[in-house]
Amino acid sequence: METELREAGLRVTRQRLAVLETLKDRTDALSAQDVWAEFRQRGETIGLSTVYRALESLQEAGLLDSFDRDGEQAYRFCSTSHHHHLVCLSCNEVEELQAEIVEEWVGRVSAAHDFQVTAHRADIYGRCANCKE
Amino acid sequence: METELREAGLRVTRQRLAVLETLKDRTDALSAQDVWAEFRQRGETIGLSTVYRALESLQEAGLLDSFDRDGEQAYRFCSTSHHHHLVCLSCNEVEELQAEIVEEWVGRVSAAHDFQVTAHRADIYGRCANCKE
DNA sequence: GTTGTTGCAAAGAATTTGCAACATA
DNA sequence: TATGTTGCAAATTCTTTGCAACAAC
Repeated sequence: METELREAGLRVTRQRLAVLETLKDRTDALSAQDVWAEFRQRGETIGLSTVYRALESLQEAGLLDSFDRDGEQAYRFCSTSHHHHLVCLSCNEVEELQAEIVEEWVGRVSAAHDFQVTAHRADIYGRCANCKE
Repeated sequence: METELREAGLRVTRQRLAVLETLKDRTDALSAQDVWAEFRQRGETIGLSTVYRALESLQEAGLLDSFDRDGEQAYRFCSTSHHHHLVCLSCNEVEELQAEIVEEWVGRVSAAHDFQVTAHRADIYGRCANCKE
């Protein structure tokens, strides 16, 4: 955990570690406000803006994925390898997906359109096995 | 244009038509603020909140696609059939893509994970042929 | 010791809401 | 006429910023 921070050129601070620790064990995505609420609840005191800054830097470092959730940004701990997502809109669980097919598609499209690809996303939304009644 | 509104159960108002008209002829995505600025520039007077409400209702009606652009929502006129996007981050042009492969992938994933799919997105971002130097 | 980080309060920006006037059907 | 829609201003909500105190290296 600390190693990853150092490799990303980020200092190892109590606050960043706390944010990472909070997200590390869960599979659902949390917003900055969510994370901050968790801290308050536990009695940990961390500034809200610090949470915003931590999430941003951790995402840039590739340790977190981010999702748009109706006007706010939500974050989830993620693996370093490229992947796509299966997102449950009910419980916010996010499962990572590997998809060679999608990569091939992206390659084909970019070539056909003379397009310089900098990123792509392929996410599936709905209700997970637990949430669909 | 008016027919589509009626079919969606929306009243045909000067404001909604103006919003549609503005987006209809362009291939880039505009935010509510952008659309409103266009109106001001042309001397058309429409309330900003009306623009927000119009864009939302038109999107729900399936006439517009929406994209997240760094904290704000951007909209683009779109075809009724399902499609994906090739988005230029430089000029905001959005090209629609058909991709049977992606549909197959979604079907396979949902089956394998016992997941009830309600939506999916597959978008490619980068610089279009015109914008890459 | 340097320099990146934090925390707070204030500022910013996008978006939503209440409600009376109004337009559409 | 009945009901959806508009416009305005105020209120919300998420997020960012300035800056002095502080912690990491």
